Amino acid sequence: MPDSPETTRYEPSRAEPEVFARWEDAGVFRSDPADDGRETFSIAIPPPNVTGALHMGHALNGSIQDALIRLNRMRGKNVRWTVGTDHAGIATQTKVEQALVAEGTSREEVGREAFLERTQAWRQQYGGTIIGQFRRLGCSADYAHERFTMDDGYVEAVLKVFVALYEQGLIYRDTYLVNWDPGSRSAISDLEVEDREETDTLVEIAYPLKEAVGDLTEVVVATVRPETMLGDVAVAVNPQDDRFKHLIGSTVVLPFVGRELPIIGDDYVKTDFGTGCLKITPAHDPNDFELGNRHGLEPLNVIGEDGRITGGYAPQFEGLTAAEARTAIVDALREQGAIRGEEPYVHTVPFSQRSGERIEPLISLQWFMRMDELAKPAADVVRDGRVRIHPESQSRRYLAWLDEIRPWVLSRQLWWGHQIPVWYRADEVYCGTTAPEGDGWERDPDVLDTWFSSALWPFATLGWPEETPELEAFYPTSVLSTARDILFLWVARMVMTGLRFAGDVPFTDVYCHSVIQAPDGRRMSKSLGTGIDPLDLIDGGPRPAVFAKKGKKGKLEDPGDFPAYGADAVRFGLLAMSSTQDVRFSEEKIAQGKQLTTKLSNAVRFAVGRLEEHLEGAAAGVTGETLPTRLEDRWIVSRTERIARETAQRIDEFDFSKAALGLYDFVYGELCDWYLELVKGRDAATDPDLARVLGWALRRTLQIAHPVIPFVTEESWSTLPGAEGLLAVSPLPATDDALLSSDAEERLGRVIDVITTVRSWRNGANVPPGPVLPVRVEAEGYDDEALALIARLARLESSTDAGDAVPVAIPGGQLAILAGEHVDPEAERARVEKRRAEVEQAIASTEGRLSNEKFVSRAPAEVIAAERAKVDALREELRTL
RNA sequence: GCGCGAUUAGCUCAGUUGGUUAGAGCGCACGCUUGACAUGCGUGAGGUCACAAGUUCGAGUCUUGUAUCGCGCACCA
Repeated sequence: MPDSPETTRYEPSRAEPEVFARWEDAGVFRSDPADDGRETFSIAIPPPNVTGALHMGHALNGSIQDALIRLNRMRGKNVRWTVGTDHAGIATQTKVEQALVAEGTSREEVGREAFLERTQAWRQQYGGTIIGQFRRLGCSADYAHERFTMDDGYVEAVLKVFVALYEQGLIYRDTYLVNWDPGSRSAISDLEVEDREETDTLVEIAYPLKEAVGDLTEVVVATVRPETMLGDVAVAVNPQDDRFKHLIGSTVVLPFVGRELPIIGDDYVKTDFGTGCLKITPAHDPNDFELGNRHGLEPLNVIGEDGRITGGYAPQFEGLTAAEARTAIVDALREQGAIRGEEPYVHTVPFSQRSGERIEPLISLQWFMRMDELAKPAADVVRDGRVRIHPESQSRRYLAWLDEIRPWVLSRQLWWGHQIPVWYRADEVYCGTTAPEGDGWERDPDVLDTWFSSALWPFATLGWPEETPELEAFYPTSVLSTARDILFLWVARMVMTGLRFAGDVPFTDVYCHSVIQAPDGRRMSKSLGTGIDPLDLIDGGPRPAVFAKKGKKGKLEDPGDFPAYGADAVRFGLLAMSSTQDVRFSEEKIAQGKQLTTKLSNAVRFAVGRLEEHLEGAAAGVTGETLPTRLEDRWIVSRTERIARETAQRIDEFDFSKAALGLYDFVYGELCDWYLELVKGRDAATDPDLARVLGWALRRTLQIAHPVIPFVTEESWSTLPGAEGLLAVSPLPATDDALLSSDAEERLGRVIDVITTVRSWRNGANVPPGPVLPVRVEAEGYDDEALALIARLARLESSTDAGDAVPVAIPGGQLAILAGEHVDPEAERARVEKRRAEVEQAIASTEGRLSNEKFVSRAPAEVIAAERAKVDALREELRTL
């Protein structure tokens, strides 16, 4: 809706892009590594997936980091916020492959080189989306230094680290059982596997003994994966198991294949599970692999990289997928009469987070990284506090993971990524940052796990391995803010590489933010229909059904669209939602943010109206030496100073919810509801303190609110007399205890109490809020100044009239209000009765406590005194009723 | 299975080292065309603080147990 003379409301959709342009034109986001003695504050953004679009987690994390960055920029620190994107090997490759398939071709057909060119082009076209979205959110990052995990300098860093770790013996090539993802046709790391519960069938299969042992002609094994039996190399029993231990050393014959399998003894076999006899398939089961190694058994591959039966041991099953083979094998066994039992069995099964397909453990030749040597220093820096993890509970998870660290499978059978810098020629192996001299060398076709390059992010983005001024100035970074789920995948590995290659921890504080769930408690996800695009909140957009507002009487409302809340509101809402644990998305919090922005801009408009003819006064400000004298002025100065300190401290402590909600409470509950109302009776022309204090209080409020709601504060700042330059770079004044006044806070607190009491009385006694009523003040502790404030906002006027009055209890006495014909006797009597019952009950409970001998003898004196004071006050009030 | 965390108003959440009559926002009810704001203002109703036992003069807060939910980690075919 366009502005019109009637609607001067603040419109985020109009103001926010303008304000952002103002910041960029002024270059306030740009970092400068100049060593000018200033303290530095730096953050490296967790690089989002280059294929991705902004989701709620990015928006929350962007809001968090920007709040930290803006606060510290206004403190005068030399600030650097590095942004960029991650090449996201599998995700990106998949997208481009899909496009090729849609065109009727494939990556194999176009070849590696063309495929990579195609992928680069794709990234150029779509890779910028998410960074643009961060800008829309108001993130004040140093966009001029945007990085990508495959840009030239970054590649150099990755190669250098790989070669160094190879030379140090930490990176090696080995044949090992890995998590094979048939979907992406690549090995993946343990951390990319997720377990899901599946109902399979536990099948009991008879393997005939080659020679009967006594009466026994067969052993029965139990398995959920009969299709792997073609690769069986042994049957194991527990050597303590009296049923079977005498079979150790005997031989069984594998159905279909005819292979002779030894019966071996191993403690690993549970006697109370299944049949007590375990078939051993080292090539396709992690436990069997280890057991096979212990017994010197040779693994036999029967499932290939395509997830199909291979090996040629049983031609009738060759080429079937694992799932098909399972059915076929069980059917064939059933025909042979070899099935001894079948029962449903619920267990957890590994799936690829990448492709969603079931993991096939396969033996293959891969590059690995030994982690034990790197883990210890990474654990030490957390134990000794050089890296602090917030909330603290997460550091226990971090340490527990490092304690049980396993080698990391580095190689991925992909094309998009950092190709492994190793070349082979016959038996020769060469590892180096450039190709070896001579003919006949062939480079390893695999690429590195994307997280290998991500692990270098905090220093590679600052120019490492060059010794750049940026690296000197901004490393170690200050804070890393991220979701918990990549604490291991990423954070721990950054600590390891940072310590080893950049000579220091990569950051001093790690903040693990909440995961925002859908309102029904499920995870936010596009496929579930529980995700929302933050841009749809900012600029308006479709509201998915689970986000529908609850109608009256539980009726489902048409979800409709989100209104355009604006970036400030979304930032506020996300910060207000966040917590030390996961939270549900709450549109109300976003709406609260919208209200705050509207309220604040209205408050500024009010102030501008009062100040525009008193510019000099408005600009003068308030210091400890130039304190105002009036009660409400001293109060707002003290309250503003306090909230400014609290808010900054809460942001520093990563308590974003309290920071945001505290600002809301202050702006609504103190600045607007009280201060602005209290000063409305004053005239700036004759009252120089008014312009001075009003201008100061609003400027300070805009400053301290700016890290949370940067747009509306900047826009308002530009209209406010006495505010110079851009708010984003306006220096925060040092804290000054002289601005605080507990006395003014207490005295004005009483004024507020009395006004509220009178309003409440009016409402309960059916006295209209409008008319100004005469009152006899029969109470101690109120000076003329306080009484004048009370009179105006409670709509009372002092009187000496001795007529009939309604007594209203206030601290220190009562107000005798001459309500005349306004009072509704019935309502008044009901009010008094109700209140009398409450007060009597409170007196009874308090006196009960005070007459308890043990309470009086054991409770601290101040608690007893408070109870006595309470009972006195209640008795006083009862007297007026 | 082991570990961590949660359970407070209809909804989403605060609640400091145990100490008044447990708070906020939204929603709800009533009132208000008060000069920044009706996307506003004022007032109010609404809670056995999951359950049970214990410690204490006193427990939403501390201890133990139970239930429900969530999240990690480990998993036996």
